This record gives sequence, structure tokens and C-alpha cells, in this order.
Amino acid sequence: MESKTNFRRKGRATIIDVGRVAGVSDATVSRALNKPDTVSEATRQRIDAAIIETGYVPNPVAKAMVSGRTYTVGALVPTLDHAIFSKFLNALEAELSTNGYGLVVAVTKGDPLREVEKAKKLLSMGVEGLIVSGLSHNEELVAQARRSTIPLVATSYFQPDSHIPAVGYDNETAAVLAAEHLIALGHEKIAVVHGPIRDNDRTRSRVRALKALPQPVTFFYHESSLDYAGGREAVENLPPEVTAILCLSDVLAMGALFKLQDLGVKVPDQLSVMGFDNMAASEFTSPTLTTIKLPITEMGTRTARAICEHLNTGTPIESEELQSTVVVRQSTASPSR
Amino acid sequence: MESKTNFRRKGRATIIDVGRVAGVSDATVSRALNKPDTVSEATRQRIDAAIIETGYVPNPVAKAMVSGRTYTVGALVPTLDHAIFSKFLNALEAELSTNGYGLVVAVTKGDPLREVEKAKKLLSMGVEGLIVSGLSHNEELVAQARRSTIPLVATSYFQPDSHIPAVGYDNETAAVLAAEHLIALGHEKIAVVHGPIRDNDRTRSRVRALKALPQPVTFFYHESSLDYAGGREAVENLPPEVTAILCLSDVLAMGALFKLQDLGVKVPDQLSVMGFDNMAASEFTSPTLTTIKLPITEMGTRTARAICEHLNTGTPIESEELQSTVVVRQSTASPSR
DNA sequence: TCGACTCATGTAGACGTCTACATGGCTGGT
DNA sequence: ACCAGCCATGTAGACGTCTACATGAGTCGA
Repeated sequence: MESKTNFRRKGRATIIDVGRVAGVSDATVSRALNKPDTVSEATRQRIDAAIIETGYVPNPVAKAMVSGRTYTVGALVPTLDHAIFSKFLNALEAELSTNGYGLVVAVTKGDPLREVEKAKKLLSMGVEGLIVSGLSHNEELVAQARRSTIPLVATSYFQPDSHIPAVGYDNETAAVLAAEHLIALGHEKIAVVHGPIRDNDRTRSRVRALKALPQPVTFFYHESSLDYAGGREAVENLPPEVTAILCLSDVLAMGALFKLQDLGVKVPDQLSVMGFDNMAASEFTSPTLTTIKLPITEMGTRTARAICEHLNTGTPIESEELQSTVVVRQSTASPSR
Repeated sequence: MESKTNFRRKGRATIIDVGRVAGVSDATVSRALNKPDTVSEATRQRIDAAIIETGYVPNPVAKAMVSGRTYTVGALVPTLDHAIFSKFLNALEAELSTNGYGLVVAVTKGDPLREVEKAKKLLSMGVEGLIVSGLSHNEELVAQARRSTIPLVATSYFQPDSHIPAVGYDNETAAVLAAEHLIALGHEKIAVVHGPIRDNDRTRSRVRALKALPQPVTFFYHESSLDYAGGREAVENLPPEVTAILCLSDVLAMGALFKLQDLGVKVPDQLSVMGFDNMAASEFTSPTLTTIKLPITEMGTRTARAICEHLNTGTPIESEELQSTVVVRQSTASPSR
């Protein structure tokens, strides 16, 4: 943060320079640029020539200064290096872009403190809206956003009584949906593999929902790292009596599946494996993976739309619940006797 | 009719409002904020109180206006929904962030026209640097960047004679590396599966390098979509005489691998499969996937570092070549017989 | 007690663009 | 030939923050 050298602003031409060359005032140049029909043909041509001669490029910051708009939205995500978030951002960016907004991305690494810090950074960069993942956030983040009067939207999580508007799915329902699929197949002893509970309210509420389920079935919970290795490791420590593994992420499920292939365990004949996410690879593995399809792309699109509409018209942002569905594929079946 | 509007315009307090409440001028407030030791203790306290009372939040755009800096860098990528780009952006964001810069992301969908359009958008948002994927770009993009005097850096691709600085790996070398691994194992008929050639100079140069290879071996080229389905489809149309499949992307390789598992073809006993990328899943599949490890994370870090250094000190950005390496795992072996 | 000096603060732009209003020349209808 | 009205353009801020310089009050040493 030392060297604040201003070599940056090497004499870039301004509309005043253009005006000087064209023999008009800056106001006329501005008009020629923004409302060409209010400027005479001859003048317009001289201005066009002057723009080329001077190499004029508009200064976006000055524009933003007078319009009070930056047409920029910020998104805070735990990581970019995970399909679910990049898929979300991909859809988000697409919809923001068609509405004329740009996307600034900041990575929190799942750390609430870093989240606050990054949020401040985004605000100090002039974003007009802030998108976060999940519902539980540092007080300071919410306070900052409120102070700046910029809208805050939560994603990945829908809960009717949230104090900030949220566009997402109900994690509890989705988890129950998954469990019910396995239960309907006749499984009664099910291993539940999930990533770290800490600082992840999505995982937390999925687990909570399962624990609240009436108990004709027994769940064996296993927390591991949220990656392929975690899935593999879960299989290595599998309680012998389970007939199915419910992984609360497709990455975990695939890690488990690969390990089972290695061990020569037949899926689903000897053991059912179920995922959560519906990652791109899930419909191609062998066997293909039964999973919960989360409305990630739709979530990105809807979030962007809600924000843009709010920024354009002032409409308040309303929470939206999107539906998850079970995608039945080959990796689950009734337990063998 | 004295207008003493304490809270004006968009209702956001300015430094002047703060000054009015604290009974000082805007200059003093500015100093209290930026050089606290040049303001008397008493005044500082009154200003702090006034800031809270007015709910003052600094206006980033005005700051950018006077400093001429936005501390923002833009990146153009074909998609976010692909591990390789999100991994790159993840590393890029991390390093930019530690240098105090923010990252604006724009998606081109591999379309050169859209790329130009998005580049303009980024420039009109005030980014101080522009990062693109690959070396071949619409003339207009390069011209725009030059006119705006903002630095342009290419990634994913290193070529000594490039006219724009590039931080990346040599795709030709990497492709040859892969082929040499298979050739060293004794393969002579190799299927090469790659994604669309059009608008993707990385794929194009990998294929070109293979085609230029001296010919004790025969390559059978197959272009398919750059996803799991593409890998699967390639297996379905496999020339019977090949003993190995070289996929120019791990996604393709995994698609192929899964299909082969389905067909009951033993990898690598009956057929070797080699990937390209070293995606996270590759070391967990069964068999684990031999692949080319591309320096994606390092590329993100180095790119960010080069840009930041340039913006901070004016050092010109120099091209950097990063090395790819072969990662030998289980999916390749000498051909049987 | 006076001048030199320091310190805290105010004043007046500047940054680049936009826009409400002013100006002055021209047209055309009567 | 006169005035209304219009057209093309200029003038003068405004946006919010920063900073070089000016100002005035207080301090200190001789």
C-alpha cells in the first residue's frame, strides 16, 4: 500500500481535450456522445475526428461519479474451486450480464472473518449489491451492508423466517428427500457422510433434518473432508452393518464409489450409494449416481434477476424457494437380503 | 430560503455532512480519516461521533475519481463451469486479493465476439488490467486495451513470440509429453480425443503438436464435445486397432473411463487411458488416471503477481513459461501381447 | 516583547463527465 | 419587418473526496 505513484493517469485525453481539438466545448462533446441527434451533423463529424486524433477513451469512474451507478454486483463464495459454486456463479454472471451488470467475485474460504473483510472490500469497490452463501453471517457484515444501503441477498439456503432475503432451496427438505428415497428402497441402516459442520450452515441443517427423522431407520454419521479423499476415507471406516451410504455431496459420493470399485464391492448390489448435488459427472460414472438435484443454475439466474430488478426499479427483493428433486440412477437399489 | 439539507440526494451522508455536524470543514474530516495524526484529539473525537450520527460511508467512486485508481482487475474466461478455469480464477483471486485488488469476472462462452463485447464492458467498468485466455483474440480487443492503456495478459498459453505478454504453459510441449509417455510404453496406435478445435487455440496447438510428431506411431483423431458425454461417445466410436486413448482433457478421459468400465473393458490391461489437466478427481478414479499436470494454480498466482507488480510499480509484464509434467498413475500400461 | 516557527484548520480548486439553464442566431408566420 | 420559437452550442455548476496552499492562533527563545 506504499508507492501510490500516479503514473497511472498518464495524460489520457478527456472530453475537454476532444472539444479543444474539435473547437467546441466539453458539453457539446458529451452530447455528441450521448445524444447524437442534438448535435449538428458537421460538429459531430469534427468531434468524431477529434476523438480519433486524441485517442479519447471515456473515463468510467467520472461517469459513475455523476450517475451514482457502478453497475457492479459482488458475490462472496467459500471457494471457486468447487463445481457447485462455479456453476452458480456461471449462471449468476450470465444473467447479470444480460442486465448490464458486472460481477465481482471474492472468496471467503469459509472463514466468517475473512467474509467480513472481503465484504468491506467489495463495498469499498462500489458494488451496488452483495450476494452471500448461506444464512449465518457475521453481524458486522449485515450491519455494513445496511449502513451502505446496498441490498444483501443470501443464497443456497431458503428459510421462511430469514431476516435477510434468500434465494435458495430448503436444505432440510432436500436431505429428507434423499433419506426417503433410501428408506423407500428398504434400507434401515444408513451411513451418512458429510463435510465439516463448522461454518457451514448448509451441511449443518441437512444433518439436523436427518437427525429429526422418525426412527425406523438408523443413521451412522461420519464427518470427513469435503473432497474425493473424504469419500474414500468414509468407505474405509464404514460400519459393517450399513446397506447404503448417503453422501451429502456428489464429490463425497464419487470418492466413495471409486473406493468401492477398488475394493471390488458391487454398487448397488452389495451397497447403495447416494449423492447430493447432481454434479456433471454423476450421470456418467459407472454405475451412474443417484443423487439430489439442487437448483443451482436456477438459483444463480433468479438471484441475479432479483438483484437487477431491485436496482433498476426499487422493487424489494423477496425470498424465493426453489425445489430440489431426487434423480434416481443406478447406484441405489433395495438392499440384498 | 436557506437549504440546510443535512441529508441529501440518495440519502447517503457525505464528508461534508459529517463536517457540518462536527463543526469542521470537509477537509478536516478527510484528514481525520486518512491522516489521523494531523488532526487534534478533540476534533477527531467530534468527527468520530459525527460519523456515527450521520451513518457516513465513504463513496468509493469519488475516491477512485481523485486517486485515478479502482484497484480492480478483469478476467475473461470461456466459462466458469469448468474445473480448470475456476481453479485458475480461485488462485488468481487469492493473489489479487492479498495485493489489495478485486477481481471482476466475465464469461465469453468461447465466442470471440462476445469476448470483445465483454472486454469493453470490463473496461467501461474501470478495470485496471485485463486477463484473457489463450493468445488468439479479436483485433478489436487488443486495440481497445491499448487505447485504454490498460495492461493485457494472456494465460493458458505460452509462446515466446507472442505480441502480448503471456503467463502459461506450452501446449505443444505438454501434448508431446503425453504422447511420449504412451509411446515409451510401447503404444503405436493411439486414439486422440479432443474438444472442439474452433475458437480454442489451446486444443488446436495440442493437436498440431501431435500431428507434427515423427511417425513410428499412428494417431486416430476424434473431435467430440468437451464434456463427459464426449469422452463416452469417443469410446463408442473407437477404432478397433488402438491400444491407448489420449484424451486432451481429464473430463474426456473420465467420460471414456466410465464408459469402458460399463463395457467391462479392463483399463489399463486391455486399453490404456490418458488424460490432460490433472483434475481433482483424477487421482481417485478406479483405476487412477495417468495425466498431464498443468500448472493452473501457479498460473493464477503468477498472473496476478505480474499484473499487481505492474500496476504498483510500472514494471513491464514479462511472459513466463510454466512447466507441465506427466503424472503416471494406474490407467496406462504397456499394450498387452 | 517580538519575530520565527509550529500546529490545526479552512479555502479553493482539481479529478472527468453530465445537464439545467442561458444565449444568440436563424426561421417563419403574420 | 417583427416577434415567437427553435436549434445548436456554451456556461456553470454538481457529483464526493483529496490536497497544496493560505490563515490564524499559539509557543518559544533571545
